[in-house]
Amino acid sequence: MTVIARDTPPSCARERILETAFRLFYAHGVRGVGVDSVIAESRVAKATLYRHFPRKDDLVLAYLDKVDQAWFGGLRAAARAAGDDPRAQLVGMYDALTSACRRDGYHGCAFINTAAEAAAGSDVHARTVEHKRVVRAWVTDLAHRAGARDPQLLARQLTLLIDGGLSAGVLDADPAAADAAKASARVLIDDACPRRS
Amino acid sequence: MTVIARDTPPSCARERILETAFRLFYAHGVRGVGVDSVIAESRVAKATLYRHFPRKDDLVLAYLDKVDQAWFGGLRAAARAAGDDPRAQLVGMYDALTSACRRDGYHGCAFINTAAEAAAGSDVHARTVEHKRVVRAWVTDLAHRAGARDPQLLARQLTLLIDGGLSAGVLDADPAAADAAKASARVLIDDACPRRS
DNA sequence: AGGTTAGCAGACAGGTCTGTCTATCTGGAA
DNA sequence: TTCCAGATAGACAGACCTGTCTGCTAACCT
Repeated sequence: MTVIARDTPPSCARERILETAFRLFYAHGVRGVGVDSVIAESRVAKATLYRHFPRKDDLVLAYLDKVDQAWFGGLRAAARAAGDDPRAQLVGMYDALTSACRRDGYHGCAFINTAAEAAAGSDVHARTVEHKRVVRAWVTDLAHRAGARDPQLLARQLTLLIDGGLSAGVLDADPAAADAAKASARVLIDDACPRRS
Repeated sequence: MTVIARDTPPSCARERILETAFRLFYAHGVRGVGVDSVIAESRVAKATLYRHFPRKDDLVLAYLDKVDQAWFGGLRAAARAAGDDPRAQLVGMYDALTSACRRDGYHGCAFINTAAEAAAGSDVHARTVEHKRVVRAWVTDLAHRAGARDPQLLARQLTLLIDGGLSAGVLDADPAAADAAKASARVLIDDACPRRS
């Protein structure tokens, strides 16, 4: 699924382009950033950019892949850090939200923001749907292992809280939103998982 | 706060422009719709549009005001329809989310979508923050009347669920998200309001 | 040595966008 | 009638955006 094949060494220029695109796209939106800006800031020739990413859309998709790795990775790391108990992990994953809020330049969910700008049937849209599906499947599995009566429903509820916390971040990086999400998660998980005496 | 003064009758051209802008902006994003498209579809002269809305940004703000009226109005109507009990009203307001999901061309929260495209310190951003603040204040009041131990927290949690449900709508208008939000709300409200008797 | 690949620099075409401006028409008020 | 506000149609400037193309340089492999 990676964009670069395993045997080709990661091009230095390509990395520079992607890193710059990540920063600019997230800060100003994919439509608000021209290819020229990416070229200028990554100190790269136009032809080089278009060799690696034949259309701007390809660059946007690569950006989303990078976001997926970072965000989903952070989510799993936060869950893992909460210990071995699946219930604790479900609560712990909200720490990823809290630390995202605290990060400088935090501006909400890159996927949602990008999807809001993209056309309905576009590749960007599909990639975002896929990302959300994968995350929810992972949460569903956790919910199942946590002994939830209805893991699908609980996962839907918990991811809803994550998305809500992320959207709030588009407006202001208020950690109160992340705290409220975590508190909600605790209540929902307690309600959804039968107590073990 | 209204853009038109009370004594001037609503111009027919102005209404047509605003209605068209509402439709196009919501469907394709404010950046994805040029002033020319609005002009063509509302059958209006360019000079007329620029007389009513000197900058495109003014049109966007008027659009947001229209969205605010429609959405917040729907939220209050749904709450009112649930009866007189504040607790029932808090749950009932999620019916507005469900019916929004069902509406054709549903595409998530217009405010969040627009804010995702706007610059951080812009008027659009400020208007969105204000909108969310007003909605949360209204929910806080309801939570207070419902006897919540911590109305601020409960309101934050409930609006988080609304925002989450709305963001999910950017991707697919799945009513399961709205149902999950409503179910979560019930649990959270039960947990936050001390039982009477 | 020759060929391939990757990169840099920047011109250029063709399109779109915002916002201004001119010229004309219409209907109502003074 | 005269005047003026509001509307129409559309040209236009200036900026920006995507994507292509030409020339040139350097590394590396056979």
